[in-house]
Amino acid sequence: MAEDRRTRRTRRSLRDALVSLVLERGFATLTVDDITERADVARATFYSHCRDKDDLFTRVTADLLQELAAGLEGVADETAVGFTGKPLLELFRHAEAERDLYRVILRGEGDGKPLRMFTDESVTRVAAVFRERSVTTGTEPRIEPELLARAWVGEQFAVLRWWLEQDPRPMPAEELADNLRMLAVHGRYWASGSDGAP
Amino acid sequence: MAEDRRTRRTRRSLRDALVSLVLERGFATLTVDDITERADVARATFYSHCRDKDDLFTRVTADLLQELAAGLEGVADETAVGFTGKPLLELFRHAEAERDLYRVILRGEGDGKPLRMFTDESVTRVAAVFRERSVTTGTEPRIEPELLARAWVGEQFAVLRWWLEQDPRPMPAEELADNLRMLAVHGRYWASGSDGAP
DNA sequence: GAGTAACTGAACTACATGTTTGTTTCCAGA
DNA sequence: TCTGGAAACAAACATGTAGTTCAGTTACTC
Repeated sequence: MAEDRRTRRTRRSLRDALVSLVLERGFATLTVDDITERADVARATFYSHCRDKDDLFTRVTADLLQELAAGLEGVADETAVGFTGKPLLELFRHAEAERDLYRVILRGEGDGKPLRMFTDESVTRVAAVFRERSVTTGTEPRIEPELLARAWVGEQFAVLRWWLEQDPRPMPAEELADNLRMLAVHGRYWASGSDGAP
Repeated sequence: MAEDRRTRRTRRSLRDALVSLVLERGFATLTVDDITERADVARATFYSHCRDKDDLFTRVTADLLQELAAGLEGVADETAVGFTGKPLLELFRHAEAERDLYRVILRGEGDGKPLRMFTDESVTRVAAVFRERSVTTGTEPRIEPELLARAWVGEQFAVLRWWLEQDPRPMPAEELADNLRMLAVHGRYWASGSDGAP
């Protein structure tokens, strides 16, 4: 017993309507009528699928993040310094494939809960990597892992947002991931072109 | 003719009510009545000061950012790699002094416009520093300045948000700024405790 | 092809918004 | 200290959106 075709159609319509409308006019000013009209769905139908606007957004987002998590399964991080290698590239590729929805999420639309969940999960994962690393190498981290994780994830997301918002894509996903990797290894002085320390 | 004492009082009340309520319950669910009740101000008075909730938030934020800009005047950045030295410390000190309002802004409350303005201004400033630097040293940046600026500002803001949300303050502003400076110079491998490259 | 589940349209309540008005209170400048 | 004017007030009003309900129609699954 597969899911009813009608419900699939309706959910897709609502999803697409929400995403396109948010990109056009922002989440806050949208009315449920706006969404149902764009989706060509009756008002009552909307409420049979979700409690309200936020709920719709949450569901749509949850689906996407689950998809990402699935894509991340089995992609080992060979760099061992917090999500720098293949997983990062996988994230960028996924984001490119689902560009509009990622833009909506990364803008912190809605009440910002989806974005917070996204970042917080990432921070948790990355912080764990940092801690584990300091155990296996037997060296003390020179900066608190929690702080380090926040910095790194903040950097990733800011760059990802920027990359997705540009219109001709400034560079392919591979190059973007590579830039971030280099930055992580060598620091910003190196990246900005100087030869020595400040 | 200084500003009427009554308007000062009213504006302060509205400001404080907004900030405390947003911290308690988030911006989206707040009603104008909630704000005016907490501020102990008549509904009509609210509308004689601002068009709506968002407008109030915008004004409050604009005041704060202007204050910050004033504080940044005359504080030269001796590191020349994008807002890493004294200006960063100045930002952290100001944020600590106005903790609650900063938390509200950095959470991206409202329509997120204040936060966007804040970050975009910072990015512009920092990108300019990177470009200028590559001119004076005569070396080519190894990573696009725009990307570098996004990464750096994203890192700053993520860390600042984290720092302000912790309850016993994890470290003084000086130490935080110092950590970020070191991270910028040496990169994340160094910071996480390893001795060599990956 | 039949039974069931999803969609529809319309009506209705509840509530927040933003505006208006006439009145009262309080400030600033003389 | 007085006074004109500005600000705050309470209350009522029109408007529009949020959710809910239900009887009737459509279309999917088995």
